[in-house]
Amino acid sequence: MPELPEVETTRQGIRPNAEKQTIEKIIIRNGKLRWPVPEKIATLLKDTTIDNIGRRGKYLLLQTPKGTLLIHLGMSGNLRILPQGSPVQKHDHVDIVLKNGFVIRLNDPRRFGSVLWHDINEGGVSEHKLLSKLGPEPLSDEFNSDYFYQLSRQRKMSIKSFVMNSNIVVGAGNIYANESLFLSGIHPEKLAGKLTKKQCETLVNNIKQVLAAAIEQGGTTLKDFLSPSGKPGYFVQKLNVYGRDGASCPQCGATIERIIQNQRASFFCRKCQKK
DNA sequence: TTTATAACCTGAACGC
DNA sequence: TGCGTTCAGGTTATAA
Repeated sequence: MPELPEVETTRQGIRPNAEKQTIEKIIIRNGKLRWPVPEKIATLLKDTTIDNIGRRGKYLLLQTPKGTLLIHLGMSGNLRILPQGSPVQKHDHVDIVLKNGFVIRLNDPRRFGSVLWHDINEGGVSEHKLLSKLGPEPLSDEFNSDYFYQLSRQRKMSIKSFVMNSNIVVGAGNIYANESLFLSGIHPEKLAGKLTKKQCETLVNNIKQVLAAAIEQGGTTLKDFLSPSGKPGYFVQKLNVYGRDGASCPQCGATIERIIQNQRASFFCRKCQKK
């Protein structure tokens, strides 16, 4: 479900009721997520205050004086802020109960998500194994055409895989990778190392624009994405190619095609996007 | 070192 | 209705 805009929407949604609030208790109903949820957080974080709710890539970071709780929503996760006592539903795996009467609730049917702990004694959270190798944030100045061009040289993987590689840049998931490539007129199977400087510039700009626009719209609603307030995102109405195989290209009218790359669906217009 | 593949798990949608 | 198949928004560990 969540790509970066959805994670950012989630962050913004839970902040008003969760930041600067004190944890009353943590309930782990099913700790068998992608990695086991460390049971010690229940005792460790009792009576601790959430100083800040940040984000790095698709990881939500709940910072406390004792360390940071890393939450990843995987493919099907969703984090909502609810009044305490809200009925527990299927796949509600973890509750962070706050003293202000709200609860941060993690629901994740496929359990590809994760809840991990980085202790303050282990240094800054950016040193965490899962964060240390991540590429720059897509909307930062650090992610620019020079950086992208240099890293892509000699690379033989497809540009689609390259864009989706979180070591290159975080946050460009399947939907937004497809959309950015379409807007840039670049075929998803083109080899990363074959892009010209100009194409890198166009692509970088489009990745930034697509993600910024999606955040603005509150994320993409596919199936069941809801922001923490329960509102759906509206970006799906703006998709040009994703999920539109068989339909006509909004630019030229040719038929949108669907192929599988790295076990993920790619959508493109053969006429508008060149190898 | 780089790239490709398998794996984690559930549920919705579809065809028969 | 029911059963089997296919597909899904992510990312890591391991193999090649």
